[in-house]
Amino acid sequence: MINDFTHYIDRLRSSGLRPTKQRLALCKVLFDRKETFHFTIDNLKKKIEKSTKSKISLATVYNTVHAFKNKGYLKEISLQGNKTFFDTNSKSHHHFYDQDTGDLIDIKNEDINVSKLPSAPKGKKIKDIEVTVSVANSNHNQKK
Amino acid sequence: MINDFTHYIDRLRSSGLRPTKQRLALCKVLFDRKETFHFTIDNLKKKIEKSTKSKISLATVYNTVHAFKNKGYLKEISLQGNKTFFDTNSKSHHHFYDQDTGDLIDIKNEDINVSKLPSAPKGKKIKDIEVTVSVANSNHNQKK
DNA sequence: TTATAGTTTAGAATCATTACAATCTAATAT
DNA sequence: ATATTAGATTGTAATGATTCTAAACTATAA
Repeated sequence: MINDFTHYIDRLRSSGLRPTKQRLALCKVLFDRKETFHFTIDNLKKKIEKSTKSKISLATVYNTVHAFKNKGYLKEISLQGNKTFFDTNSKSHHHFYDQDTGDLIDIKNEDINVSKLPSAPKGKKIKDIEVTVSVANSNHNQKK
Repeated sequence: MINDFTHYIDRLRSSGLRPTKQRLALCKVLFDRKETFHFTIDNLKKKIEKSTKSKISLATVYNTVHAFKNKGYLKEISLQGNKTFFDTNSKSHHHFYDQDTGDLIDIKNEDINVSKLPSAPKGKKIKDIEVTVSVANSNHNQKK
């Protein structure tokens, strides 16, 4: 092994997750990068298999992504449509959503300001605020 | 027939949709109400069948809801998870999302103010801005 | 080194949605 | 009115994403 996984091993252990080779492969693909990364499950599965040159079970990808999400290392993104997206940027932030291509682009929290929020329903606390800015080509026709 | 459907018949015709009894049943359930209405497909199917005391094909509900959406009478809501929600309020507006119950509550457009928007990617125009405010019981634990 | 609790896995099961082909019906022309 | 036809409805099959399951495997602790 050339790569230094000790950092990920420690992080996994301290989250109560055993550092298996599958989880380390996920970590490498997901967190070993400068830019924030948006992905779907099968999208990620392909990347892992290319990176490790071996197969990984679809169920393991689901299990691991959900485990990482529950530990706060990934964020699930709210989007129309039937495909679930995740984001390696787990901090509260916002997105451009390109209606033509389906692409997502992060908007930093400080680049958007939400003012005049109504107060939460009684007994409830505000947990998160997410802004989705849908964009499209100027000539794009929204109605099918 | 007791009900006066002429209004819906005209609206459907002027949208290029034939006023069938199934579509009129949808109209009655969806638009004959004061409050804005959030629903899923199978949710709506049950309501229609209760209201008409007869069966409607699941495919028809899908077809009709999508037709209404494409004509701008319904809005599809962006939410986490695999179930698609629709809203009879097709104007641009926002939502509280109750993480405990899955309930949606409309927030009027004028009750939220988004300032300091970043400009859209080159060649793109902003089509819509949607804010989702997730709320939960104060004692609610977000991690599973 | 062994025991065990946690993990991975393939495949089955489930659930939402779309596709399809046959039947039916509203609108149109005769 | 009637026949024609383009559009709509329907049940069912197909697809796709996700979850479940039970057996095999493995990291960890004793």
